[in-house]
Amino acid sequence: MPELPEVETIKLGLQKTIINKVITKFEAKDSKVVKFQPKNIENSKVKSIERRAKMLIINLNNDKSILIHLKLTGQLIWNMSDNGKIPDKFTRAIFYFNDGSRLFFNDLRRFGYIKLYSARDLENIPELKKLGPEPFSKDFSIEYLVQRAAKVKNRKVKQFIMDQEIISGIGNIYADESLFDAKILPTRKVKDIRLSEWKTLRESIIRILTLGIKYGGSSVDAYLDTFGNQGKMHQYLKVYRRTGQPCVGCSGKVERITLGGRGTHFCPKCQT
DNA sequence: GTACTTGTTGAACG
DNA sequence: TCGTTCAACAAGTA
Repeated sequence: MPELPEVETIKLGLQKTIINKVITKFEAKDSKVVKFQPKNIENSKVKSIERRAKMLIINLNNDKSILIHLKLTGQLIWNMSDNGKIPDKFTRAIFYFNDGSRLFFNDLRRFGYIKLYSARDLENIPELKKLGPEPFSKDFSIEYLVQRAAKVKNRKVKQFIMDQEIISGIGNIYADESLFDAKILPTRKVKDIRLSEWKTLRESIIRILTLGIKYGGSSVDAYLDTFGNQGKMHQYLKVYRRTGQPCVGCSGKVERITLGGRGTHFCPKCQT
């Protein structure tokens, strides 16, 4: 599942591969996934690539910006030469560049999308307008967390940190891992989290996301990076999808519950 | 054949 | 109006 570390890894890959290249042709194979007319980006040059929450923004030199959300199973894979595997039946769109390289948008479940906006409208579009601060920004402070938590006292802490309007970029994997790292049970209500625990949780979120970026993301499902390679972070996950296996921190076993309709993994001995 | 997987949105409820 | 819960979307894997 592409969360912040996976999307950040893809961003870094795109910065190495498609900056300053001209999109000579754009092929939209699925109108559910591509929400604009291909001719609106053809013959424009890629100026810069950004990440916001779990979304990628490709800024073009015609004052337009491409917004890409990979949702559950989206991939963005760049290939200078055809490796014979891609495109396949899950390829929903193809960018063709002036040097002969191509960027494939693959999405098995078709939840992802590619949209086009005017660069100057970007701050006010629905996808970005309500997002909470990035975990690596100074706005992601203890004071901010406490202040937001005060407004949703009875919410469970896992649902709180996964809320994109509160913090940008945390999904199911990194929520479970951050809470394990902070030794906090995912079911705790935010009104019962002490100040010292907020401090720990904030540090754990930053540490786990940093680790995720360092290892190039978690390939627990369909995730691949810009070059078609798996990440390595799933080798270091301590609770996510490790139900019934021994806890790495104690003699207990990892348990699984459903919280907010999502699989939630934790160690009942290490986390309190 | 059935259960399970998840990011986001919007409906429904109190 | 607000907070919260839940279904829906999709299609593969176990």
